Amino acid sequence: MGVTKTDLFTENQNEIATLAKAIAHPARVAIIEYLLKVKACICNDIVNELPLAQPTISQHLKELKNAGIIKGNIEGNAICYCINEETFSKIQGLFGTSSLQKSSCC
Amino acid sequence: MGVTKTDLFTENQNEIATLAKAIAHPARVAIIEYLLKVKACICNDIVNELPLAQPTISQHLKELKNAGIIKGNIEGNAICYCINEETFSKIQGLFGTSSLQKSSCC
DNA sequence: AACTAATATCGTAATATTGCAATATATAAA
DNA sequence: TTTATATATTGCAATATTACGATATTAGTT
Repeated sequence: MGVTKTDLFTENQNEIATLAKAIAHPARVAIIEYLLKVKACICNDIVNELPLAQPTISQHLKELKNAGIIKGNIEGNAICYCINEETFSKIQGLFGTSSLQKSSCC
Repeated sequence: MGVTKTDLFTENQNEIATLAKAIAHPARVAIIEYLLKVKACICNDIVNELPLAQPTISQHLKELKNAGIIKGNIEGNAICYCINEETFSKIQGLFGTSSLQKSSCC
């Protein structure tokens, strides 16, 4: 039904899924890569950088912000977005490290 | 329009997004965690393990397989799924490491 | 105050995802 | 060969996502 049964899973599982979902779009990957590249947090050069309309980018930025992956500071009439390192570290921890064993498969 | 403009982004960005999308559901996170836990690759204990109907799980398994995150071997009348370590390592590389600098934000 | 630039929100169309009942398929067991 | 078990597929309803034009908002600028 297009409705994920969130309540059937652990908080941790839902958190991982939510973070992954925020990354699960090439435009958002591109935004993240761009923000990582230009270290200092640029505002909406992103709109000029990406081949999508301004409302579309604004929407993607909102999703990234909701997921806590980026944060935005008001700076005059512009808004300055940047990577939220706290969340980013968490992602690295969740996906990077792993309890994966060389489990010989079937 | 619900249609992602894949052609506007790099292959790498699309690959990351696709892998993230495969993980972007708590049921699939649960499946991955379970397969990591029981090292030896169990078949559909997964159906008994998760609170979802068999067709739903079958569908999630298919998506994970399409993304290359798991693989399945036929074993009698059952199918034995397990983590595809190659892809899993790639994920760890993509998300784990990072060129993230302590970029003081705005 | 009127104008401009930067960003967000609304509304909507197109498409994708999720979940499952019903059913099909495939293999083993009796 | 009938029966049981394991898994996949189909079809569909409910909901979510993506994209963007139009429009609002907000804050500088003139």
